Amino acid sequence: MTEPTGRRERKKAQTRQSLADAALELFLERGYDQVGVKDVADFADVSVTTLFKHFSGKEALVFDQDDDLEAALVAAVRERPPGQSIPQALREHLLLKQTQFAVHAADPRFAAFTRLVQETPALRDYAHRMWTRHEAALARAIAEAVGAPEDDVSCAALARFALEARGLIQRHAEPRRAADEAFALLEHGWAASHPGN
Amino acid sequence: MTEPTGRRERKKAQTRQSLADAALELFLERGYDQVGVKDVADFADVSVTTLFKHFSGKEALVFDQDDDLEAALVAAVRERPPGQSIPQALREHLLLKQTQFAVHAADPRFAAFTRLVQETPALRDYAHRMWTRHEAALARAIAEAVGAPEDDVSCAALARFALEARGLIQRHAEPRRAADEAFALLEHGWAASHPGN
DNA sequence: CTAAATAAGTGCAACGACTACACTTTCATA
DNA sequence: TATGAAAGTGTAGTCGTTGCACTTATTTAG
Repeated sequence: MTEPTGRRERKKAQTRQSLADAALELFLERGYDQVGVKDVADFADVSVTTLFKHFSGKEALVFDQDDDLEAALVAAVRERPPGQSIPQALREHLLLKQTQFAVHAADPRFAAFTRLVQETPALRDYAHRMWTRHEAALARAIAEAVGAPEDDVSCAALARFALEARGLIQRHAEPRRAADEAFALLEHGWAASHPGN
Repeated sequence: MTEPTGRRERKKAQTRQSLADAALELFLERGYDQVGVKDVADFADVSVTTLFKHFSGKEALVFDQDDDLEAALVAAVRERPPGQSIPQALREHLLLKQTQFAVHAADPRFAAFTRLVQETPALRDYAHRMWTRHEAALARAIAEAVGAPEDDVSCAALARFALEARGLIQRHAEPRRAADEAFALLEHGWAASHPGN
């Protein structure tokens, strides 16, 4: 049996989905700040209390699936092809994500969604915090990959810079060029202190 | 006459100062989240409405003077000694700020203040936002210094990375070493694409 | 010097996000 | 089938924040 999920979990997942759907629809229609948490709950036919049992806050309604981003990031470093440096691997990983992004960009609904996020300060900041939350894990993965101590500063710096590079890539028209220029700064210095990685 | 300041402006500045003092004292004593905005207003003998006429929000009560940080940052790039690269200039600027910091660290009151900021998520995030707000100005200054177009990606990247480096420097025991390692990543790549700057 | 304009400060009522609480309903399971 | 866990509800409340109509003090102009 693929999923031994009882009716209970199914209904739970369903209300969660209803809430996420309601939030997205209303936010896209009226704008994030013009929609109250009560509106979302009503639209999903659920109480406000229930809404907060499922989502930690109003912003979280929009970012339904954020898991295994961290795992993918760590894997990009750990399982990079031989001969590829860590900065290169991270650049490729970001670009891959970016193009997966661009595929969906045809969907006007998806485009409207990213516009919503970028133009709403609360959502922009929240997304950034969620993303940079992976810094410690990435830094650890990098340190492990080069055999450096866990709290090595240059590994932490590379992790932070690489994560911050994402924002630069996202907002410029030609992602490939932006990524190349941003990571060019990192690759040389990294190669100098960690030859062969 | 040095300051033709009328009684009005004087009293205004005074209540503002009372509020900042009250906030700092109460936050240090009880912790940020355990003190309401009403408590601060009462302690300063002022109405809550007045408090919000002086400060844009609860977090702003703690960061009273944030001006000319940006000017100093831009000046560090623009007026760097000849022969010094831009990343070097930024590293030195951050280290200078850091040691000015360390001077005050003897004062236990000041140490408690920075502990408060670092341990309170709301304040930590606010400080970070205030700091990174200068990214665009710094990027522009860098671009101007090397004669690149205003929206040059590598200039924007250097600006962002340099600002982000601050957090790495602040939290590690030996700031000098941390700064050197973090900026080592940037200097080589920068020198490769912008020789002589 | 007085009167009108301006700006600081006040108190109250309200809004929106969020939480605590006591409660009912629904499902899983021993 | 009974028992307990977990999902959901409604109410009332806290806290940060804003709008509004108002008083009071200071500046400026006539």
